[in-house]
Amino acid sequence: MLLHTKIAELLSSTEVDRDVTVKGWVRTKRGNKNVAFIALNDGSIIHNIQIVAEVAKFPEELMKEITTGACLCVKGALVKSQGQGQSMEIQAKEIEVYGPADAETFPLQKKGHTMEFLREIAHLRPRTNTFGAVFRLRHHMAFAIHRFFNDKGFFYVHTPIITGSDAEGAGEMFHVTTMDLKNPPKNPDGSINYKEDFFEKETNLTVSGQLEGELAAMALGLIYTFGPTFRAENSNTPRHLAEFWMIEPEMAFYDINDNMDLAEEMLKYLIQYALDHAMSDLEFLNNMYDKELIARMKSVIEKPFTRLTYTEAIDVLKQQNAKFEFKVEWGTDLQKEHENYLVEHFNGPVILTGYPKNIKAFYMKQDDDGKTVRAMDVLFPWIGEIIGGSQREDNLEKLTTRMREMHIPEKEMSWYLDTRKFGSCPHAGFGLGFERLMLFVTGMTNIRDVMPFPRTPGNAEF
RNA sequence: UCCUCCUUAGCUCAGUUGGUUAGAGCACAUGACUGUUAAUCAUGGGGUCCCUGGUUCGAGCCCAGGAGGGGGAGCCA
Repeated sequence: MLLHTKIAELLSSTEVDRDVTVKGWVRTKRGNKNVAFIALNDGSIIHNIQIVAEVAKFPEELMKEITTGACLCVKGALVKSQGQGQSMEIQAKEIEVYGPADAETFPLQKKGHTMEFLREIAHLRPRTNTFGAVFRLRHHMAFAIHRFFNDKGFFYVHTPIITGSDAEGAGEMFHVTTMDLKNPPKNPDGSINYKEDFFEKETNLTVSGQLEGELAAMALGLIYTFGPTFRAENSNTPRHLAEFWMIEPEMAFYDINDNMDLAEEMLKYLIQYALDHAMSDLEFLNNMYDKELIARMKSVIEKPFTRLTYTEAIDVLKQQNAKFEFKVEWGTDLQKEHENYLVEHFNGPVILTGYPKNIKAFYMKQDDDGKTVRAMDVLFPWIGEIIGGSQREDNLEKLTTRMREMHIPEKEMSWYLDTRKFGSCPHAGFGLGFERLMLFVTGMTNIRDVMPFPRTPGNAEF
């Protein structure tokens, strides 16, 4: 075992004048012919520790190998710094270069790079301050999600990634097959014979775990899923990925109001968790990218989210119709400009409910007026729609009628309908786009920069 | 998928009305400097001007097509 101390621990240590071993990657080196200053980072924290090396004590060849990007093991004394920029530093006694990084070809520099360039070197960008901060935050948010639900008595359910259902209705799907695409087995009528395929039927990558999540909720009570989802939409925006992670809680005996309460509580919990556990990363992102980041996060936690119905929102928006490119009218879906207006108008998150049934999914519970459904969308500052959810239709007859109206094949969904057939109950749930949450807590503006290896149309590198 | 902008050194960008040998800052290399903080100073090397075709005596610059990327919109989370 190669024992060493994490830089995060050293920087918060009060115990100086002791020998330590650190391992990490060189961010910068500067100095003169007598002394070299090496900023070393090991990923445990955004800050570097300064290594001070008296040039005469080390072979010239070794010093030459210490360049930006190289990986070092340093043994030395942790001491109070003589310089101004840091409280502590390490006086190097031994330096071993684990892996040099050729200075002429290593693409990362001391100075800033554009996000676009770093996307092209996604395999190296975790070594930057920015992506170190983003990916540490990503871990904290994932962990906080599990902690939040676990503490509330939710069970984590694993829904399938390969699905035999093509009626989830959330978007275009990626096909999963082992057939020879150049020469697939055919039926007599010329169509593809999926009986010959691996699963002996047509299969896809999931677009949502919701329907399977409902099955679990109607046995375990409170459940959540947290896993990858896939959409083969040709979406080219800073808010969409072809592969993204989604959190989908599903709760038996919750109505739409309970659903909203949970969504609001969860979002506030997660944001508070980031403030409590990742402040040094947030401070960096706040200073470098978005001066409002921390203030915006705090403002969202402080006050209740504004809740209003779709119909009420239309009334608010109609008064502003003159300034909208798309005029609002009851029955049409809200455009981005309308969502943005509402978030600005109410100066914080907005939860909209009671949408017209014709613009929402088949499984949403119909209101008694016959026109609206108990859907909810949570609109957030900075990013727009972060959550979509609903109370589910629990009446078998209403559900099947709606499915017929929307041309959803009943036969294939019989397993789903069985929940309404046998021991149906009021229940509700929602989907939180993990990367959208990440945009909010990092201040990043492009979703490709909060996913380690983003998949978008025309791009599946690494 | 639609609209729009961009593509010149490793990176970020200038590049005049179409005119001789395409520039800067940073990075990198070498040197100077007794503790630096995106160190500083000096010197140096470094180019498929995105690709293909066209117009022209002459194209980084004009035209057509294509590729890649950004922003906006739609689809949504």
